[in-house]
Amino acid sequence: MKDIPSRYNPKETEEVLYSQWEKKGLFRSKPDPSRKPFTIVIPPPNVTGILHMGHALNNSIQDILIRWRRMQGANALWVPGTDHAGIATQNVVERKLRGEGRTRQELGREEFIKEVWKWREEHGNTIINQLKRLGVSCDWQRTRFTMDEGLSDAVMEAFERLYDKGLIYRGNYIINWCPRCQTALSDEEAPHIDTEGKLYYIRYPFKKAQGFPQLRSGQARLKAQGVVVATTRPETMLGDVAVAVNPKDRRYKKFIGKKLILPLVGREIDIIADDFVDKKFGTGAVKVTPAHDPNDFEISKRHSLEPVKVMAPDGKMNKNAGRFAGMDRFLAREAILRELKETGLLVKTEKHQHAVGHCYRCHTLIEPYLSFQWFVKMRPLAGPAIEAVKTGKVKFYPKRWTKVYLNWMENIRDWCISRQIWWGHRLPVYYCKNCTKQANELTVDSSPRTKTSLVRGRQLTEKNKGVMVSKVKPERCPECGATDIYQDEDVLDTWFSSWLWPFSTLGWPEKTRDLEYFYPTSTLVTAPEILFFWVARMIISGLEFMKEVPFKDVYLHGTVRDLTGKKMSKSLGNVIDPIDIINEFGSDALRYSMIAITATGQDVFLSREKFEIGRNFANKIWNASRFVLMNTNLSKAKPWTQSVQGLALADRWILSRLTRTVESVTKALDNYRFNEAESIAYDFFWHDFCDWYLEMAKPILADSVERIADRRKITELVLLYVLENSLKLLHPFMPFVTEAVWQNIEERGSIMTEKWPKPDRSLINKEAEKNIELIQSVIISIRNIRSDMNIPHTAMLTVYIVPLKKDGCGKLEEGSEHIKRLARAEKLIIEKTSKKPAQCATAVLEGFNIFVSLEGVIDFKAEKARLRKKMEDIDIKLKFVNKRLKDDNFIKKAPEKIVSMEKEKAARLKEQKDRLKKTLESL
RNA sequence: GGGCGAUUAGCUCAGCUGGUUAGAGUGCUGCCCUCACAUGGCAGAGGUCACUGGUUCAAGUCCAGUAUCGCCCACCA
Repeated sequence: MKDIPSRYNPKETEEVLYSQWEKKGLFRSKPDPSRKPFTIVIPPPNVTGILHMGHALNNSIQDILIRWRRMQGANALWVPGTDHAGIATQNVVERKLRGEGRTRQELGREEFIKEVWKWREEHGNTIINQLKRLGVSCDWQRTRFTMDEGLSDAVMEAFERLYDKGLIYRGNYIINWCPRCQTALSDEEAPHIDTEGKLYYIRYPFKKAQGFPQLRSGQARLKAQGVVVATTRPETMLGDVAVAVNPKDRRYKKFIGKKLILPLVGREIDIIADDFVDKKFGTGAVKVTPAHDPNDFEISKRHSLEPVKVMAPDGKMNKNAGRFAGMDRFLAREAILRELKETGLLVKTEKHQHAVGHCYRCHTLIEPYLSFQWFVKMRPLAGPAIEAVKTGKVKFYPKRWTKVYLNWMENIRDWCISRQIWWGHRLPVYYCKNCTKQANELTVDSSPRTKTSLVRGRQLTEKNKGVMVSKVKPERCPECGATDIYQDEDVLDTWFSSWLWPFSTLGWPEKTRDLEYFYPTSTLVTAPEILFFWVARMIISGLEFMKEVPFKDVYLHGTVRDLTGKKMSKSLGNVIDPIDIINEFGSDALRYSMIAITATGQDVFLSREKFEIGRNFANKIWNASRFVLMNTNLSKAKPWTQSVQGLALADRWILSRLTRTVESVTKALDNYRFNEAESIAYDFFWHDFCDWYLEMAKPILADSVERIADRRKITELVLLYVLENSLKLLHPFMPFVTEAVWQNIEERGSIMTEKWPKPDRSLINKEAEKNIELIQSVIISIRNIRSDMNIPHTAMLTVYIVPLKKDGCGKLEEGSEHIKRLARAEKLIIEKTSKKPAQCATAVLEGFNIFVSLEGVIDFKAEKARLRKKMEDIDIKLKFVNKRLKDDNFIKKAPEKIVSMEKEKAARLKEQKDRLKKTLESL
């Protein structure tokens, strides 16, 4: 044991221990009816991703839970895996190809997909390996990937079932279109970002033939010349099909039904009336562009107007844009504005703040775009998911997320699930070439889409001739028998596979033993960013496909930010790489620090220095353990049991404190209060165990005299007992250092499989706690004097302690050795009869006077100043208490317990004050 | 426009159901390399708990409002 280094070296230990754990199969778990399961599924990270601090926090928390429950005897299973991250991965591989001078179009779909798989073979394990460095105890043999065979089958199954129930439909709607990724996106994938834009006022002239007043000069002429509309996206005007005004708007009433000429295009459009139009915004007249704006699309349906698309999928203007065709949307905007200006039709330009959608993968400005896509009808699915949370079958921690969840669920909108990319699950939809000539003519279902009813259409079954939904390619069309069948080109939204994760990873749709035993999972730990994307949808799918919630608790931790409050992201360059931190400080340090600074659900503000907290603590654990191991004779050390007799005061105290610590750490974990659990364990270990108990134990361990052989043995047993239990408490938080120490204690198994300490209430000893507290305060006040009076540390003191009560001596007797040693007192005289020595400093404690002899060195001035200050402190408190006690209301209304407590306090303070006063006078 | 969170020591933050003297880490000051640990030990200074009002015997804690910062949601072009 002597060769244990005085520095904990995480680098040398972590990797070795981790592979040890893995080799022994300690992370593995399989159904076992005799034990209760505790199951967590990992929020699958993006397969192209690398570990960032959010992952580090997320996985630290999950690992704490899993290790803790495992120690508690649960059959703990943690299922890891990654998702295929369709768009992100495709983008990455495309970028790589571009570097090689190739494009995916050149390769073709099949070859491209091969490239992606190749890429995933090479890089897909990066994040998994990084997670391992964190020390997480996942059952790696169960690692899943959303594109695996089993999970793909689950996706197909889910699609089929929903389609058969009429919950999946397709139709022509305005969706979020990313012109860069060239795919549709769900609403969640197109977050609105406040943007400084411009509002352009454009005049649409009347059609002259209508016989409006003859043109006159000046303003009047202009006014008569047409209607001014306001728009933020002038390029879309080429696709205008009408101008809408509010039917109640007096300014425009007379124009309703009249015709305008669409500038630059020359097309005739109507002025129509629609309630949607806000009289107060802009000019009160709206250009209607059904193919490029969701509201306009709704208006157009109400007025049976044909949409005109003016943009191609790549964001360039199409042939409907006439001479602007081929121009990029933003260049077209400029060109159009230029022409409008030249013709005098651009009335004015205003600055305008508005929120516009951006692609969550590439941040490109989203184009609302009319497109034929597949949707999941969410409203019927949302009902049970709302119910499950309202009835508490699923609980959120912290609670406030419940409201956010319900609010979203209650206003849920249909989910666009088709993506025009190649990497992902191809839709299990097949078409009969023969029959779909009709299918292509499917008309838009015109169910109303208002603020309260956002269902985007009804079943189109009766119109879906020649459309076959099937896991495998049908041989012939059931309608016409033709064999010319082709599959839909689109793939599904990645979240359409992720939302099945809690059960697809356990074998669904097969009825596996795993599924039966481990589902529903216990706790989901995740970041609020994906509450809607993932959490909410998992609840929906769990209830739909399993008829049971996917998890009982959802713990939402904060977002990791840098010190300025910004989200950590690569593009901002404010990233702290967890792997760097692990290399520099160790995994335990990373984990401990992350949790320490993360209050329940609060965002985390990170800086490098914060990891020193964990590093220092790991080192403290290491060294305290080192001390214990160097000073205990292991071969004789049997585990401490209650039967051990002759415990000294300090022993009784530390065992009592340990018991309380076990209780409160467990309770904190039960309530997902991780930082609290950690700090309780930290305080106990560092401040009770190291600062006091170890110090009290030192003389016993150092003294080899025969007479204390028994004491020594007992001390060793207690030391080991407390150390072992502390290590167990700390293990979920700092798995490596605790394991490293554990294995140094003796030839033994892993701490991972040890039992979580159970609090033994019979060890709680209030008397010992009180007594040690008293001894601590005696020691502290002597140290205080030493420091205040500038007494060198090497000087040994003579201390008189004078109890004011009869039994006072007894209280201190057991602790006198501690006082001597920890206050560095050579002579300690505890006598009721002692008189105050001539030259001394005084401390006043509850029930005791303490005199520190300073023969020859007493500085009366300093001593007086010191005592005065103490007295002032007491005086302030006393005044406050007395004021309270004089308050009739307080005496009458406050609980008796509180009142008597206050009274005692007042008496105590008064007594101390008097004693101080006397001492001061005597100086 | 709606919702949520934050505001406590120089800095970063805890403080759950109101009740002894409001805590920690870090930084600062002084003293110590004392035989586990200087990634350490001992002692100390530092707070009108954002502001205003209210409820209460009692408010950092509960309620209302104000201010500042931040986040999320939302089809006003």
